Amino acid sequence: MGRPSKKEERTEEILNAFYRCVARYGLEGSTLERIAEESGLKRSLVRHFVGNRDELVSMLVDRVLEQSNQQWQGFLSSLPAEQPSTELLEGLFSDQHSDGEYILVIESLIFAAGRDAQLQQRMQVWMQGFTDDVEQLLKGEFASASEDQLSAVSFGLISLYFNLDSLAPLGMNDRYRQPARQAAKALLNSLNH
Amino acid sequence: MGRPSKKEERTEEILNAFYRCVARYGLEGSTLERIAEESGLKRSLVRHFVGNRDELVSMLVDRVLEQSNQQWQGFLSSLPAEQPSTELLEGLFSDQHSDGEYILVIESLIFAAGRDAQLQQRMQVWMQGFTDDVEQLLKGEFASASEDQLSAVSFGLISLYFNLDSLAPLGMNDRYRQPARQAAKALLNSLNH
DNA sequence: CTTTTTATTGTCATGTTTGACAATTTAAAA
DNA sequence: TTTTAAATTGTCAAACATGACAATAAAAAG
Repeated sequence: MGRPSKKEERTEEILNAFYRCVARYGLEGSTLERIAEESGLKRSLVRHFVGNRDELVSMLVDRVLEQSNQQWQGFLSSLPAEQPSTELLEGLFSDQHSDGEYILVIESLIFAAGRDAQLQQRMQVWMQGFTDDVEQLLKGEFASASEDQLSAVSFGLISLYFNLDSLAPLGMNDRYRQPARQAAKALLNSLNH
Repeated sequence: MGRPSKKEERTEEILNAFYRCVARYGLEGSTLERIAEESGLKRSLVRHFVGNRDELVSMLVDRVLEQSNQQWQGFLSSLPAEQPSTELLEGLFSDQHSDGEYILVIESLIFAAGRDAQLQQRMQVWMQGFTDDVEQLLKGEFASASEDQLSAVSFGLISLYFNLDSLAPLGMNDRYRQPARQAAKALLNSLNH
């Protein structure tokens, strides 16, 4: 009975549009008008399906963190037991599998965390989990390395990954991808000494 | 004759307030109202002294890039001829001399560069100059290193520096500063092999 | 004290963003 | 065809952001 609901697909479209807007305009710059235009819907429909701005932001954060964890865990479990670091580099620094908007969105959330204690808490957990996972991964492959070395290299890899994508708006990724990858290799190599 | 002009000092105060706002709210989030409040002036005064929003943004960009170049050149020329990289690390990763807002502002400008071709051009030049300088510095100290190694390590150092400050809103800088520094050392050390 | 120059305050019009809700249309079931 | 539930469109008011300008107050010089 009644007209079939499009709530799920519409919500999906809207959140995807929001995601793209955040990558381009940041969280503050992503007005409901822009999100509506980006999704090809009227603003009233955005409100109808996902509620007001606060709820929309909340849904985006949930979604980004959830998808992030899901893909990251999937990626982790796809890594070989022997020398997973080689594949890790491939995953982090190949422009094939990389979603250029992903880190821009994450960085926007981290930036916004400076004004939102609850978001800060969540992003802390997210970041800590990320670095811990990398550290654990490296620990298995480089058993002789110290804890300090492992955290240093983990943070280094993550910094290279984050920074490369953060600089994307400059349009010089072609120039920086190779240095980033090579620096990452050098860091990994330092664990053998 | 006539009342003495406060244009210079007021402009200074306003631009400093704008700077702080951008570090906290980003470029889009820095409304004239907020800047006025942050500087302790009325919005009409902001307009009186620095003009409309576009001019204000333009002045901020000029100022940030100019100050950046000035301080960076000053820092560079303060480095010793022998093993300058040691002091370079100290400058990049000690929380003493570091202005925590600086990289947040720079990153905000880089982000905004994605929607402004002219700004993109300027930030490209700025970034290129920065990496070139680091590369030149390392080239002098590690004469045997290849060009590829030098760009990789330069980009690595810069990534660690940028990322550490970008994560500041998470409030975990105490945790990440040491790993960042140590990763930087490992990168430098890789130039000896 | 008057003039001159500028700071300072206040206000008004315009456009944008958001929240809320009424009115209409559409698609499916009975 | 009627009923029903939901999509879709449209509109209104409140809040906020911006630009422009008038009116007033303050500080220095003559």
